[in-house]
Amino acid sequence: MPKSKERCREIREEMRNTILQKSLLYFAKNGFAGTKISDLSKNIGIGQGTIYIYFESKEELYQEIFGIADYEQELKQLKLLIHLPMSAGRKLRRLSETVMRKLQEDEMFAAKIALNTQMMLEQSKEFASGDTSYQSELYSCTAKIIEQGQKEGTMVNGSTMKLADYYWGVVYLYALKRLFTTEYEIIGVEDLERTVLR
Amino acid sequence: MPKSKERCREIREEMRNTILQKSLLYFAKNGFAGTKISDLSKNIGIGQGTIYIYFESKEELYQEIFGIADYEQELKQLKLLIHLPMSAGRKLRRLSETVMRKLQEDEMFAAKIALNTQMMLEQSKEFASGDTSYQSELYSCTAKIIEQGQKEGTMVNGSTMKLADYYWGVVYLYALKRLFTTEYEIIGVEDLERTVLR
Amino acid sequence: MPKSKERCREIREEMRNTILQKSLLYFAKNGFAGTKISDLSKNIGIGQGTIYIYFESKEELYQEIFGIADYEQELKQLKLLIHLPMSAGRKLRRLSETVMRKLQEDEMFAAKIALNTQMMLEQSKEFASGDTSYQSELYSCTAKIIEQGQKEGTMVNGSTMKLADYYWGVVYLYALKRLFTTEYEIIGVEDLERTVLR
Amino acid sequence: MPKSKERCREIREEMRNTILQKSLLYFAKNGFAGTKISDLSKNIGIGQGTIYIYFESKEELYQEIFGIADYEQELKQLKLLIHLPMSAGRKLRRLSETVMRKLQEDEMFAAKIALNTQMMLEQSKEFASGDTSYQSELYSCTAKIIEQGQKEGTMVNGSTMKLADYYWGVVYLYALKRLFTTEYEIIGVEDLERTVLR
DNA sequence: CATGAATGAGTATTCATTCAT
DNA sequence: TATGAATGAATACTCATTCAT
Repeated sequence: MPKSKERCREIREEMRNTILQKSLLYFAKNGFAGTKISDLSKNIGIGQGTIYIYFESKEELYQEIFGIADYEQELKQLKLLIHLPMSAGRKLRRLSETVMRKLQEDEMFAAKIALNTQMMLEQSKEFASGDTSYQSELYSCTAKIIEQGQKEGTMVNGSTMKLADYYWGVVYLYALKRLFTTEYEIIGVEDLERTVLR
Repeated sequence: MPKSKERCREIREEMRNTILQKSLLYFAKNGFAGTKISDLSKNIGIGQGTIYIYFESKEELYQEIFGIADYEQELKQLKLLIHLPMSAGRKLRRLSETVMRKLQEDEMFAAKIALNTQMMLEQSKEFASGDTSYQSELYSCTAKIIEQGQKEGTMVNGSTMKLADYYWGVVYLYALKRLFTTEYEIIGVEDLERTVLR
Repeated sequence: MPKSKERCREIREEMRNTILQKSLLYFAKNGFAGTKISDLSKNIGIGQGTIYIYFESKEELYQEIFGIADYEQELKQLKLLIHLPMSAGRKLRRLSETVMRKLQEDEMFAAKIALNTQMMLEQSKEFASGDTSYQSELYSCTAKIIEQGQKEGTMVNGSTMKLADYYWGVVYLYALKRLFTTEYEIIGVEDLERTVLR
Repeated sequence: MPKSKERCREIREEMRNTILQKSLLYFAKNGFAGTKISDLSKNIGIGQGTIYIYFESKEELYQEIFGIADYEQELKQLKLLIHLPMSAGRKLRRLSETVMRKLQEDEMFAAKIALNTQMMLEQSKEFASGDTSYQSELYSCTAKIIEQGQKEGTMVNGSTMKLADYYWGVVYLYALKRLFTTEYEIIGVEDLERTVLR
């Protein structure tokens, strides 16, 4: 029965993904220590034991979350954007529009941003430097746009990485607001862009 | 012996304050759930039981921290600043310089900012609105400067509260970096000011 | 699966009862302060955590015990006995025989008596009076028999409640002996009856 | 300075006695496990540390209490009583009157009775038999009176020790009532005597 | 000596993980 | 597989004991 076997794997994959998705959101909102497996499983709508069928431990689940909390899509688009024959200002506008739209439409995106940035903050304490995560690639791509903008005279001078970090820091800020507050005034694309624009 | 009795109360007050100060930092760095009383007391350099002489529970200690994590000093200066005969731009510069300097010099200030903002985020989830904390006064004072700046044409249009929130959001961002990372490129005063400047 | 769900509830109810029964005995022998959850759970033969699945706290468990430590059966029989066309002396004999037999046969009965009487003693300190517990009903029923006995001239004069209290006080005394001593000479039915008989 | 040295020892002895007396009452009311040194010292009106100047530990203090909770006086009188040329009935009356009067007048006497009886109950669990305490002497003296009463035909037959134990058990019962309840109807001398009288 | 704040071993309670159903 | 009751190691909290004042 190759059909049923595949279907089985499919169902397993589906459950595993549901757990990951919901956990991403839950961990982003409550933090690692603040998340109880009992609460999490209730939130997902499954039994506590079920989590342990798919993941070794709470720790492993948390780590695995970063596997799905990547920015592949975003990165692909950003990499494409970089090489388009376009002013840095227009590139930044495109990026900012996409990011702000996603932030509002997709809670999961906000959670990804929140979790990754938090992780980056905490890690940078332990390991003085050297994260090879998606996050940093996002940053370096953004830095490239800023570099172009500096040459074009539309963006402020200074370390491009520092500015990229600032830009995404603000995105993190509003990711948090998205996750934690029900009613809030989100800043506009122009506000975000001022982090780097002259 | 009125001397010794007073001295006793003095020592008690001192210990209570030491615990509060050190806990402020510890909670800011590790979060409520991530803080173990055993670790905290070791960090403070006292026995576990000592904490329970001064505070009913971990929860109460956490709440009491917000009592000392006020912005009285900052608020007083800010209120003075508002009424000085000076352009909004110069007022903002003064504020930003003070804030960025404190952020670098005083880890406790960073912790205060981090803890209060976190608390504000979490609370705003439960109660749709209505915090009358120092935090919000800080915001409204800043909003007044922005309002002046808008009239003078030096600051961007839009909800002044939203912009003040943005400004202090960025401060929160670098408070986090100060707390969590050892080596980091902090933004300059000009970078911070761009959140609201035209 | 209505069968399994019901069975589940059944098992839960069973465990809850096991804990209550065994705790009744343990608390009666060791007192509240003298009972450690670790020892109690070991004595029951379950993990410490299990107790907290069924009860909020040690305190609540203790309170709940009084829910099962009632005298429903005893009361029913006693109430029946009161209205039988029979001399007070014979009623007392029947009651005393039942009580003394249970005391020897059923350790749980001894524990119930011990715990309830202890509780009554301690409570009467706080609240000047007014317990509407089973205990007091047991007393008032006994008082009725004594009243009849006084009219028939076979029982001593005096406050019937005081005499009933004396009678059950002696029962409490031998409940304690039953619980605490391995070898002891228990008094006979006639000895018990002399508390109220002429 | 022999005078001041003696005075010093006197004061020490006085404090030691105060602690013992008050502790006797406190332990009788709250039990060993239910007594906190902090509460006890507050009750006595001294600092916690002071207790440890006079006693090695809580355990030792508890043991020492039994040193003052003797029945020397009572025993002396009882031994005198035994050999008086008097009917067992009158001897019992004298004993009962003394005991009931003390019970009402002297809370400390009630506490002694309560503590000693409790101790006896608990001990008899561990050591199958063989207490050489004052308590047992009190019992055996009472048993002698009962023996005389049996010969005189005024007291019920049966093991004299069992009857003596019954008699003092009832005394224990009302010692408890004395300690724990504010308002209670105490039994009379005749009620107490019926434990052994025909 | 007397005190009561400080300590840490001991006890209550929670929660990640296991396992029988 | 999925479940949630059971477990015990980890964590919060208490209290007998110590010790600087």
